[in-house]
Amino acid sequence: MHKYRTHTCSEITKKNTGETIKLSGWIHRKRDHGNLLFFDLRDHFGLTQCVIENSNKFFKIAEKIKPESVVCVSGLVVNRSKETINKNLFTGEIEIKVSSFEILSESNDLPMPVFGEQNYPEETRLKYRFLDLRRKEMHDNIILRSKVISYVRNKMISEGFLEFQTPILTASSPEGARDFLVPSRMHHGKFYALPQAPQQFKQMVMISGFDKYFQIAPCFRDEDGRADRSPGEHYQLDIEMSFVEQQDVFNAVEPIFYKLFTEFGKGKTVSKTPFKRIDYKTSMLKYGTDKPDLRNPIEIFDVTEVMKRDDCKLEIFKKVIEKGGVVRAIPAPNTSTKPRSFFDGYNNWAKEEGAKGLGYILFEKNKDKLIGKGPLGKFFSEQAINELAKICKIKESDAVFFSSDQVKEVERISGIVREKLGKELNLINSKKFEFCWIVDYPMYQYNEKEKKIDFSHNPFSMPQIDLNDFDKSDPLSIKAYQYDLVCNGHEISSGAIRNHLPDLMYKVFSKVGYSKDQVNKKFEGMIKALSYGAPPHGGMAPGIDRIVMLLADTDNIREITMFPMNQQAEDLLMGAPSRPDEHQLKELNIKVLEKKK
RNA sequence: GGGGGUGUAGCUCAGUUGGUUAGAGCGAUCGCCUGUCACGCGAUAGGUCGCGGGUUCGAGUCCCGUCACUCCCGCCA
Repeated sequence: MHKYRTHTCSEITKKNTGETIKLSGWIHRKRDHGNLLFFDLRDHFGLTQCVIENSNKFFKIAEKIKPESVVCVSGLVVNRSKETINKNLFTGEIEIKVSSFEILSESNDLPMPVFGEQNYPEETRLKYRFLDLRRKEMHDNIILRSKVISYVRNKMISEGFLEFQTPILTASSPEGARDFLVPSRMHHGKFYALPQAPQQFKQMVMISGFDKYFQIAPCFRDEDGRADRSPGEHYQLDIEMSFVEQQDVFNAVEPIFYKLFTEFGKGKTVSKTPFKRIDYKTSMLKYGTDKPDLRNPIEIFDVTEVMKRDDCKLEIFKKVIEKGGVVRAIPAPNTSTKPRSFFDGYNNWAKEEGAKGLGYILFEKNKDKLIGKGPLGKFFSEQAINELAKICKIKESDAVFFSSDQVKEVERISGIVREKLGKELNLINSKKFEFCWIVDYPMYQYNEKEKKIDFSHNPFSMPQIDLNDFDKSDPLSIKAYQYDLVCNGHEISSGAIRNHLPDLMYKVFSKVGYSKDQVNKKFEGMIKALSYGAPPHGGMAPGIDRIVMLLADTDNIREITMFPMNQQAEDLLMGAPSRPDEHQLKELNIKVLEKKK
């Protein structure tokens, strides 16, 4: 007989009745009747109930042993009597009559129980992650993560993609997030950087002639954590393809996502392919964000023209429009009978969010006539009200909120109002995965703070413009072959067709203030690589963690990460980051300055 | 770097307008219990009320500071 087990804790059923078997696992739960003791033995696979009587020489030991100790038991498989069958357990029709009981590893008193579904403090969970991971929900999440990764890997390989590793110790690159630096021992004063993404490497792979590449790639960025963003590191399904246009990338990726979410989405419906494509500008107008939750049926409408009309007497809005602002309407379906406090609540909330305020009109039908009520209703003529209703596809019993300010601010506010309305009015169908592509991102954006033009996304993206027309164009009007994949309001991936033309690259960078020499210096390898025959190429990099979060239906990334750091980017289990020894520092020629108070 | 929330027994939480000895459930320990599966019953132990200062006759409760965790803003090409 095997030293530890003949079976796992989730495979013995009636068909094994009468066999003598051996199991190893953790003591999950004990039910001590004094002269008769039940305990559930747990391993990765499941639970099996074991029973031991006081006549047994191991009874006293079994009675004493603490939960989560690891034991090896052997015994006879016996059928349970009809009344004592546990239908919730796969092994619930049988139990093991213990004949031998060996302690393999004893547990101390637990800082947090494994059994039960109570919530525990984050700090304790992280400090005792190995206990937390034994709990069913966490265990299942991590298994899901593993399955998602291997599913994706198999799909990619079967689609002809090759998996390559790229360096972890690499060079710091300008633009982007803060880098993690690693001091070089051999080169005094020099540092490696951990890759924020294998961006340049994956392009090199294409230039090296490999055609289709993917990698489950660790990415390191020194940013602060959020509920859906681990501080420090995350994983991307990094993809790159040669001789492709945007549509080819979509065609390659869509079926994989459709199948992945159908397979692991717990029965939720998934958008049929091809996924909806929304250009950036439209998305900002209709949804107030570039990651719209399309489960939310509310759409935002521009009503600036209506507000300009002479039969609309709202002077506040007119003034904003004169200063170059806009007015957008956010319909709130079936709310016209809500109490005034509902609308005032939104107004106050919007002010807390930094808005100047939210006006609103309630619509009502009075003898076939649509009339506008609420504080702003009286400022509109009948015609103006009807025009509003037409633009916003309003029906009686609806209301609309108005946001008025400069475009960017209006987009932001209307976007969060739309989101809040969707949630609070229960308009969001949680049984769906709604995918869409956001396309045609602007290449540049204006940085108000530094009063200069910046890249809005990836500087290596291909602009949607000819080299010869570049200088004639307003940079802020130039779009890029740059796209995001969005699901249920989460940005799951961004990607782009890359700029493989050095001359165009110099132009692109010149607009944000890089000279040709600077580009040559900062991107030496890249420019060199593009100068010896580079295939047109593009790809994307879906975030593995966010995908698993969506599939596991959790709203915190730590729930699907095996060993996450806390918000202060500390690993409480391993004690990272830690102070190096003096001799380590000396070897690296590094001196730590004490923090000034 | 900034803003919000939380911090009372190992864990989850209660604790009134400031008022005597800070409670409950789970867990732990001990005892009883042969059919439980969140087993049951009884008892016991367990507290710097995050920490420091202040107001007050009196502070878990009010004020100031500080620390930890968390959520958000900044940051995330």
